[in-house]
Amino acid sequence: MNPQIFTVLSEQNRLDIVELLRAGAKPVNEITARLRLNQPQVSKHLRVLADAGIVNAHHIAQQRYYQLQQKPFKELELWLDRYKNIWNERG
Amino acid sequence: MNPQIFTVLSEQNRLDIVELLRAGAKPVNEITARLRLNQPQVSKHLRVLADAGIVNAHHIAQQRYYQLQQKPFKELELWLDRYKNIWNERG
DNA sequence: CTATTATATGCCTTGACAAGTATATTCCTC
DNA sequence: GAGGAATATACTTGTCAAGGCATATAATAG
Repeated sequence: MNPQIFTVLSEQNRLDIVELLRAGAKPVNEITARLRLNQPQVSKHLRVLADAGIVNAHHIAQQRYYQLQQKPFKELELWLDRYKNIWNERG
Repeated sequence: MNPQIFTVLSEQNRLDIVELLRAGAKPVNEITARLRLNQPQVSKHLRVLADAGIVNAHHIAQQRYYQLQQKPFKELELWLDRYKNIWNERG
């Protein structure tokens, strides 16, 4: 797992964006409106999320639709799996 | 889920401590030695981890053994479960 | 190709937080 | 209960990242 995911999701607005994108791909202006953030900040957060591989984007007209990517979530799941049974084995 | 867990685990030394504690409860001086950190920093990180409910401690002689707690990991797992099937449903 | 919408980037300021160092506290042993 | 080992806290300092605002780039429509 890339530990970067914790850093990226530790920022509340980014976490909110991720939660919002669970419902499907959304353009920047919709994210901006829903979360009541300023547009540049949303773009910056999306940049961070994209750099971490958590989202990617595609164009529709002038809009950029951002969408969640599976990989980092799968990786986080694998990381978390390693913590599942350690309490059974030890006190 | 408490989003605080992302903040807490976003710090590399804290993540290292958590990984180390997978092997079982350990006293502060052992963590300090293994991770080559200064003792006050380890105590501070453990404080943050404890405040987030990720570890707790018990005494054995003068030592404090720190141990992982299940709850935050379970909660993270539940949070992550919500991301499992969204890619099947949507493109 | 120009205007317009949509999004991205640059720069600055500010706040949060981790490290370093010194010191305080806790707990045991004798 | 005094000394010492183990751990916690206080204080300072430096770094980094997020927000605000201005502006640049991208993309489309007409």
